[in-house]
Amino acid sequence: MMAKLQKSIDKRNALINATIALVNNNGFHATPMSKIAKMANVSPATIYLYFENKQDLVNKTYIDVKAQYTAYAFANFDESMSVEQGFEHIWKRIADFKLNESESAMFLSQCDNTPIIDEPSLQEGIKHLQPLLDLWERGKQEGLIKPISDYLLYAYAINPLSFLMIAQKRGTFKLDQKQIEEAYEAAWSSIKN
Amino acid sequence: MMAKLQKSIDKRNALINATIALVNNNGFHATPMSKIAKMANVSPATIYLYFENKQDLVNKTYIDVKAQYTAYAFANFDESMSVEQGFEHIWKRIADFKLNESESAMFLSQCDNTPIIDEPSLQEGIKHLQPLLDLWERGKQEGLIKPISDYLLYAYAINPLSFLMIAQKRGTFKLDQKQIEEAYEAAWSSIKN
DNA sequence: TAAAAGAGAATGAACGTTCACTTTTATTTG
DNA sequence: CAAATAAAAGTGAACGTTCATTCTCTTTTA
Repeated sequence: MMAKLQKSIDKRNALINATIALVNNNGFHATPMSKIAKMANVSPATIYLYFENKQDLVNKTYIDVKAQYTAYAFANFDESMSVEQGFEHIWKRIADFKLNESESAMFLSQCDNTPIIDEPSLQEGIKHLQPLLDLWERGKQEGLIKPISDYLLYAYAINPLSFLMIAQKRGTFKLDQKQIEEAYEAAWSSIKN
Repeated sequence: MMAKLQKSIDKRNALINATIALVNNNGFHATPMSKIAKMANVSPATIYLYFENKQDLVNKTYIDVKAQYTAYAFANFDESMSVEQGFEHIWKRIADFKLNESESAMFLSQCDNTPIIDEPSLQEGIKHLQPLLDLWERGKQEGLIKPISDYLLYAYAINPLSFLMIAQKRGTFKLDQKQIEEAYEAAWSSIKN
């Protein structure tokens, strides 16, 4: 029982990783199930033991990766931190994620800018962001953060990292430690009161 | 001769507009040539009189839309404006474009976040941004703008508008005049010295 | 030895592109 | 200026391929 379940989880992970890699390179609809199966070292038919169909596979992949992303972002974050400390901590964790787990990050940005993920799965993915919204709420109450919508805060503080990561991935721009510090400065400038 | 040419341009535009609408709703690979033809009121075979193949159609659409975007962004911009005036002018034109021409803007953001456009066409699309880069160079020399990379400036000043436009399009967020002013404030805060 | 997991081959639908033909436009000629 | 004809633009149907999914059979696990 233990061994069998373990084996299944490995195959599931292999399928999800293959999906991420192939969708990043070719896009969702240009990625055939047969290639996903080949990269994961299983038969095409086996995919259907783990997922209902191709749409379900990409939905579940999205939710998995989003959960991985937010877990990474909020690791070691502590409600007792000051607003400024907490923001810097989370921001830099997110920057780390986008650079170290760039395959996952690329996959998310593709999903968030195209119609490949269905609405319920997109909703599911949003839920995990609550700690950041709570922090901003506290920052607004303490007068440290501009009293504007969370969408605006996200757009200026967090989202630009996706743009930078894609430029980096395409080789048109190199993100080193100095650039990260400058980007953090820009992020904080844009939202602080 | 005159009438014939005119007719051709109309058909070409109809094809490009159909491509934008359908790719926005379904993604590139889930948009069959037959549907593009139907929406443009032509036969599928007619597409191949105007474009080499499907890839060429989407590349040309991208370049067309990008040119439209930058023409809109720099309309009425004048080199004699001050850095701050010039930036505000361009920024607000871009905001207008994203809101008024949201179909075009959505199409661009899908193209910039997926592998559907080939590299030469992406390069072609970048060229038109020079006036903004020149303005920033001047701003840096005058000490008004942070001395950081143009990619960082773009990421924090311009790119967030795409995120906001998508949220607005998905109905999760409403951009009114007040939000635009707040967004502009955030944009300027993030890049000014 | 029963059940679950997995495999490869088969199936049927959908798609990009081409083909053979028709209609429209432009040019030539009496 | 017509009538005749060449050229261009446009079309619907067909072709060959690809793909998601399923079917039947084999292997592994309990």
